[in-house]
Amino acid sequence: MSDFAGDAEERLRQHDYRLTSARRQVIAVLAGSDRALSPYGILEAIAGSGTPPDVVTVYRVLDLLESLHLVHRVHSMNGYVACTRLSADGCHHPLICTRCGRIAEVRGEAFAHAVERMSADGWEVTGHVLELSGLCPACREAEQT
Amino acid sequence: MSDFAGDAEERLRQHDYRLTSARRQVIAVLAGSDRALSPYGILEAIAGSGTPPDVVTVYRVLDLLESLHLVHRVHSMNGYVACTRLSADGCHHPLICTRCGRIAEVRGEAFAHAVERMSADGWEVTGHVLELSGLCPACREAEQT
DNA sequence: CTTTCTGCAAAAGGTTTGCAGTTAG
DNA sequence: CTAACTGCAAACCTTTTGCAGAAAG
Repeated sequence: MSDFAGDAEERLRQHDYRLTSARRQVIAVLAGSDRALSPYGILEAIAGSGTPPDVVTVYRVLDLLESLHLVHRVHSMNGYVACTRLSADGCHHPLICTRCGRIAEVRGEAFAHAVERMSADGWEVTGHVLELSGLCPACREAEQT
Repeated sequence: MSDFAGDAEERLRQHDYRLTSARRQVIAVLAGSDRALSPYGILEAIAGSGTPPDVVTVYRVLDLLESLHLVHRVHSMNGYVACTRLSADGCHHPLICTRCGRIAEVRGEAFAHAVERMSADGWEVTGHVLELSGLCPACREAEQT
């Protein structure tokens, strides 16, 4: 159980970013949520306990947090999760409930084994996406300019 | 080198869908492209060699092809690839060039090994996304209604 | 012919940008 | 104070929906 809010605020300070109210609010929501939240979902969550910032600001805060590797973007939905809820090694392998968006972390390397473990934890794994990214031979060539 | 266009048209016929001009055009573009194409990218490609259909129609055709498992949606960008360019087993693991969108298939089960193989083929793998999906314990519970 | 499919128009979201005013440090 | 940040408004782009006309079989 790591302290995402604390970590995030410290990281912002380290990079000379200001600790504004909007940033604190977004961080607090992500720290307290066990599911991936879209920008608008974050807004709603904030609205439940105070005056929320503008959507635009939420987008900007998320971009910032992502650039600092504090949040992970879930591409198959439009959501964001606090990185502390995922493996610390930078390789994020979330398991996402297709109904409620709740997120669990897939630990370990071996894929089939990981699925078994999640099943043991009560999840029903019905699908997955594995997408690598990088540069194709042609673009690496073009790189050499 | 499989014949995507032929396979797709046959599958449409089998399911009593009509072989319209728009469907043929979209299928032809996907069959001829080695990269993931967005709906608008498909339009542009068609425009290069004829009168394109409406964007709306492209969306509808892609939905149809996806429902028949003829195309695979690339979630990390908004693109679609012909399934014949990916593994036939239904588990699609594309490797996508972050610059030009060119797609290669990641064959095999062992993840680290697959990365090595792509490297041997001249690709530079810089990142990946692995997302499982399914139902969390709470939602499985709710299922029992 | 009849049902399916398409195009057009319009709306609905999500996301981005510019700029003037506010605020953290 | 001053640079960084936010809110507002507007633009932009993607995607969806409804309906009347076109076309496949």
